[in-house]
Amino acid sequence: MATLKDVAARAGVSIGTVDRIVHNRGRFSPETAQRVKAVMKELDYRPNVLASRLSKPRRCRLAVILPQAQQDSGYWSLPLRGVERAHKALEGLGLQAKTYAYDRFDAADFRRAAEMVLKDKPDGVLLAPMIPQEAQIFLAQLGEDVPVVFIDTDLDGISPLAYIGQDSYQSGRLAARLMGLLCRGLPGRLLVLAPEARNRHLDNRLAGFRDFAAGEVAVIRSSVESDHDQDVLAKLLDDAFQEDVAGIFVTDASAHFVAEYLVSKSDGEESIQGRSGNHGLSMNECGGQSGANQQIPLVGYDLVPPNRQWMEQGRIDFLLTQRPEDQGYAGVNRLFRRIFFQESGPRVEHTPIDIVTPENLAYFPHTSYQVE
Amino acid sequence: MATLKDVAARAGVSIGTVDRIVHNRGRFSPETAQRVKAVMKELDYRPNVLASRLSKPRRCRLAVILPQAQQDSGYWSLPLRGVERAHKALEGLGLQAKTYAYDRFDAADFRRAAEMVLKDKPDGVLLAPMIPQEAQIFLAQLGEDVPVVFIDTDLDGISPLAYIGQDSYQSGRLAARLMGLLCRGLPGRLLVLAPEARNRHLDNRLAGFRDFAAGEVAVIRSSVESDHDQDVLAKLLDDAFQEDVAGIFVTDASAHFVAEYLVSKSDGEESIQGRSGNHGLSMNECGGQSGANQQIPLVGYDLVPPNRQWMEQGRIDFLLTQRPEDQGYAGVNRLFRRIFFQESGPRVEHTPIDIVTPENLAYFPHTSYQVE
DNA sequence: GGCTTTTGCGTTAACGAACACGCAACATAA
DNA sequence: TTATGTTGCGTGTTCGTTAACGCAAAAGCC
Repeated sequence: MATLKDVAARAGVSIGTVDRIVHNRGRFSPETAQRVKAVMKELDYRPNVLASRLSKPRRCRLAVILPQAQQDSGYWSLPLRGVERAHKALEGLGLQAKTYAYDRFDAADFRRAAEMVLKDKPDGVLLAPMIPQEAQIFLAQLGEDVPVVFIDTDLDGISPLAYIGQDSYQSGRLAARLMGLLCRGLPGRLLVLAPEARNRHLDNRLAGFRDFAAGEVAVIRSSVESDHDQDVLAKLLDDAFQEDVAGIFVTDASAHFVAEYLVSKSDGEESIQGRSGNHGLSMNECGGQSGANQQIPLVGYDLVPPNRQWMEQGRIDFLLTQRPEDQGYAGVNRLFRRIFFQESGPRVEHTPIDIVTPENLAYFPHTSYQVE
Repeated sequence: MATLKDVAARAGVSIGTVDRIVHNRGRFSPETAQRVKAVMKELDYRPNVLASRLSKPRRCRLAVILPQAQQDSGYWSLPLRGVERAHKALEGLGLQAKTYAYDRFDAADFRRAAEMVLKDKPDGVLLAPMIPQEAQIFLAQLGEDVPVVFIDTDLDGISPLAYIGQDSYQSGRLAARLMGLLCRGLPGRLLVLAPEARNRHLDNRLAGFRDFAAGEVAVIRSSVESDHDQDVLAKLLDDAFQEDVAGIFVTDASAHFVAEYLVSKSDGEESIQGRSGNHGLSMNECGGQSGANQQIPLVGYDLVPPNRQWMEQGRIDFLLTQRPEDQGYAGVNRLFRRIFFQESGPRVEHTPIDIVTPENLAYFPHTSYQVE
């Protein structure tokens, strides 16, 4: 590897001059510059990141902007854990990470957090852009030269360093695939529950599901954030059940609300239909007769505690998860390597789509899914 | 951050002494050592990797030991691509990677490759240990101080820096889960085709499948490496088909052999049973009647070209894949970061278990599954 | 006791880049 | 002619660590 010294020697100038030309600072004559640049190209000179860092020990200060940890049934504590893990591993190299939590249902609160970040002038930003419009404004203010990594949700029309998260479209397709197997032989159409608020992430799941599901798909838009909402949801579901329903797909973490509804509904109605462990999925039926009296298949997302409970009950058939902790970890790592090494890497890093069923649920630890 | 100088000053010795004590080299008295170590603990001294690297610009030379690229239907060219990608990204920091290919069915050839590696004295080794006994011997010769990363297959009783690959047990469970859905209502037992040669990776897939499958599971052990083998396999399958078969699971990439057998068998027999696209999986049946005359479900591994073809024909229902390119990339990355940063990281890094179906096959590029 | 060897530890020059400093050379002005 | 600026570029120090070197003092040997 050629060094500054090599370039300087070959160009017949001092290393100081080369340094000034490399960084375009101080004074130098155009002729010298041209000569030095030619030599740099000839020797394929690339600055040594190590020496550079050593000499000018700029800190690598990251801003981590996430919804409050307890929101979405505590979901956001998981990426946070990944962030902390990465921070611990890299703090020896001067990495600093400061977390800014915001209320993901309150644009003003996001703006407050964003202002704090802007004031702190971080070297990189890890952001879960749950409020797209506000995120856009923030990013415009932040400027081009601060690398940004999105986790969980991607944004259109913006080119951050990377998006790290699930391939939401594919996961929707997978959900449809599984649903198709679950509801084979069942009469009726497929029901999808999607939140009212637009979210690219969740819309993609829906799109993937739709594209892959051959049967009729009906979409209900409703978000549950209060008891009242839950009543509204129940009404909407009641309406939907005027027709036959073959299966239900929930695009966010609220599958447990539907599970609750279904259980109270069936309790009210025809009493004991093999629930809890003896549901239609059971492998025991392989080689036996097809299940006619099975419960309505339910497929959803994320291992939040209430979903876990209903899956233990056997009332949720499939949950797809996206390794939120890994997203936090990978995001910090990515930013660090960018700032440290100028590393670029792919625009999109997809985290695995884990398939959780009542049978393998126990293998997914309560806090998060993490190897070792 | 405390530096060598700080420690030296506080302990009343020179930095040279501290350096010797830190690295346990050269001469120093036990008393001084104790004093210095106490100070290091007090100041929480950690060596600065940057300065260390700068001062001692050791190269990071990696040995990459993989089966020949064309083996297993060209499978091994995929991890190799990942290795090359990582190499390109990190060569600016002094990373060098040399590849040693071996015939994975020839222990002597592995030994030849291993000897070359030993002679080259690499700083780290990336290894796909397809011949466990030989790998063990090689690793013993290599010594403890050279970090080793396994990809694809893990080895018992050895503690390498990391294993990067699929969670094979879980993937077997997932296969069983999918199989259970596919063969619901079909009479008979489940057939598993596993290679004769023991391989922890494939055995785990089998174990996972077995543990999760509730119905009866019959195992056929056979490897196809020649036309003769294919005849043997056909005989074994003929035998198995004396009883009813509900579905077939293949633990390695040879699902296409079974597909071939099944097609020629059904061509010989009852003629047209809705094959090719109209198989039992189709979503179209959702809401319709259960499929009685469906073909025998077939689940296997890896997107090697012949598997891809049979899946296009609709004769393979599910293929599970493991992102071989990512394994190569992550492996090199991991070794580099170990050597460079002393980074430890988890013993096991699992790559995603992708689920490929006839319907989403087109989304998996021919060469490999890679984002961007 | 004189001699060599060993032991313990300090000194110092790299390593590659950053940057403050300052010295010439030349131009301009008084 | 001398004072004052400006331009272009070289010097020297710094970052934290490594490793070669070297110098004493202690220890071993005849």
